Amino acid sequence: MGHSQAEKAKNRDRILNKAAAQIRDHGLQSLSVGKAMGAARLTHGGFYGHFPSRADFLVAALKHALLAGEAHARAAAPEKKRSFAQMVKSYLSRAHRDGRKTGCAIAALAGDAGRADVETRRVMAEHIEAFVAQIADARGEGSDEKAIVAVSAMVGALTLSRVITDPKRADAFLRITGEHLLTMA
Amino acid sequence: MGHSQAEKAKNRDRILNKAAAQIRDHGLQSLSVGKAMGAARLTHGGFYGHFPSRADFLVAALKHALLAGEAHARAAAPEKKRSFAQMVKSYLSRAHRDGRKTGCAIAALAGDAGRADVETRRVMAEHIEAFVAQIADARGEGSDEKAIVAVSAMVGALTLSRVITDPKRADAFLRITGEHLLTMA
DNA sequence: TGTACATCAGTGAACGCGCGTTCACTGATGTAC
DNA sequence: TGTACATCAGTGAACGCGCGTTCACTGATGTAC
Repeated sequence: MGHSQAEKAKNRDRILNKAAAQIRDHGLQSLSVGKAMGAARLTHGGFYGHFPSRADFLVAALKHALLAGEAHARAAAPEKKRSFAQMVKSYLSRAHRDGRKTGCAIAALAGDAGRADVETRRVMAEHIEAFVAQIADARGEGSDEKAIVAVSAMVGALTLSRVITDPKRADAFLRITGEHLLTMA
Repeated sequence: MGHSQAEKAKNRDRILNKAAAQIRDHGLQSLSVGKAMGAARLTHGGFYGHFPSRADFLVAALKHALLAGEAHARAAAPEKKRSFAQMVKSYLSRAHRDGRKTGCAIAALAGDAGRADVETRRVMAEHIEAFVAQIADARGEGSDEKAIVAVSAMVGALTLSRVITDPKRADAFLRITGEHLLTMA
């Protein structure tokens, strides 16, 4: 087993990838030091060579999840510039709803972040603004007001669709909200 | 100190009230047996006289929080029947955003519920449907499609507003989403 | 280029702590007569 | 109505467990000469 600096960087990345999936799937507070290290095929003792504390690790994992979620969205439609309609459709898709582990970290973790410390909130707030700006850009408007409405509705509909146990009804929340956003003036 | 049956019912109610505030303020999983009993001025040992396990307690606390959130909303405007505009305005108010402990449990806990077991999801799903029905009723429409969009947007905007650290920007999410819903065809 | 040594990534045992749950007990409550 | 006793709500000690964190150690890495 190698212990080079390059290996350490790879290990850190593997830890963060697993941690980002973990928090999107089971919540910010579900992240535990031992399990995260185990998921990256390491022992818990080495953790503090990578992160000063669990709290710092949480913030790093959240950043990683937010970036991964954005990258995943881009990969879903690799055109240079996606249209508003494309964005809405892929965001409010069944695949996105059922793929929490790899999906948008804002939808997965906004509730958790809202009750977290200021640093955590600030990290997510920056990505919310980036998401709004991206939507506003796709809509080609000077104002981002419609983008704010769209982002609120998308995050809300996806979050609620994940709660609703009746599959048809859960799908309906996605479809109806999507249709409304596409006819939005 | 009395130990009558009436006292037991009061104690159970006090435990659930404190627990409902706790989960809305700090998340479903933040609920601990010892602290919940302490908050109700009891010792932890008596817990199992009220609930068979922490998991059952969690579901009971969630039900309590959902009902309390609805009651709180009704109390905010005690007219017999509130208009759609009144509902949107009070839901997307600063007071509601900053009063997580007493506010809507759907907004506070939908993220948590989305990753919980089926029973928990079903409990919240019923209240989501009740909320949608209430909005549809206030709008006086045969279809609940607009109500679904409104509920998604309200839950999303409130959740995001609680994350955003810049107070003016956080207010803007509430105001802009509210204005859009009021002009919704 | 080769050797000697300091560095440091990862290991695994150990720690103190809070948690959910159990249980023997206490003493007031409520009921049978 | 009053007494005797069973019931049972709440107490507090105890349990096993998983957690975050620390630390002495190992052995490969990387550097000084």
